[in-house]
Amino acid sequence: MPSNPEYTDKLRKSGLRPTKQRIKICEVLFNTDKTFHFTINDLVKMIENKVNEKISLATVYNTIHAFEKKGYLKEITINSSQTYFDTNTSNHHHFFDEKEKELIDLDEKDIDPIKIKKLSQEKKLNQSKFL
Amino acid sequence: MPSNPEYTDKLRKSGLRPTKQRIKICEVLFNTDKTFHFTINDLVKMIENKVNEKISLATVYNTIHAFEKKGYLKEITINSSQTYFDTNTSNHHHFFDEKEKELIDLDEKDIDPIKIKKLSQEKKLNQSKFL
DNA sequence: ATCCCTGCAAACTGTTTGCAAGGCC
DNA sequence: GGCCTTGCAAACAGTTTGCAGGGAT
Repeated sequence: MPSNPEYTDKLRKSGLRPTKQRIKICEVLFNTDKTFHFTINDLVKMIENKVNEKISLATVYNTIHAFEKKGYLKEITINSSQTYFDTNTSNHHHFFDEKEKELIDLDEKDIDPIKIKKLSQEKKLNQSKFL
Repeated sequence: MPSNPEYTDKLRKSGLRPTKQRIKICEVLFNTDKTFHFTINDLVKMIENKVNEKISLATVYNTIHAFEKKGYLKEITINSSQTYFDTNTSNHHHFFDEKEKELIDLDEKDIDPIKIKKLSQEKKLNQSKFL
């Protein structure tokens, strides 16, 4: 039943059954050379706009979490009532404009390393993951 | 009816009626030389522990927001399902240990300014508030 | 046939709101 | 007395969960 061989393959290879909902979500998220940020709500709207058929909210959540676990998406850590995801899974930073609720990518090379002078050794180890 | 003249005064001066709930919250938050971080939930528990009388959740929220508006508290911006507040209203940074859900203060002087090389002029203006 | 996945509705968490009763000025 | 504040319960938003039916292997 599923179409789009590219995503069918990708899904199967990571142990996820290529259902038509998952393929549809892949098409919305990955059918572009540009990466982008989205909330679950954004995604639901994008799906409704693209195809005239809606996917249950629970399934969208399930799928996004599955994709995140497989490393196809990254959750973005910001202070917001909604959770943001990023199709760019490379190591980079975000600048969150709280007034505009706008998320801006900042390339790793465009920020000098953040130097924290006083932090226990234990915390430093964890911190290295973020820098 | 209200006691504790220090807080009664402080409240009245900022245009807030010194009710016994607000004074109790002041005592829990400000009766110490140390500043600290808390969630609304933490605060409710602290109140229940200190005096054996509980304040309605709605009132706690109201009061905390009133105090924040008056500058007695600062909301802490982190990615967490709960909102954190800080009795330290001075300019400083936080390090959030997501595993331990532990918030650590970082003195302004212990972090080198974060240098962002590529950010539109417009955003830069806003950014200066945070540095 | 088996096991995974979907979709719905209900549940849940943290927070906000409407409103009547009570307290402060 | 008038206005602000409290407290309860209901509402709310985003997210998660339980479970029956449907689809993939």
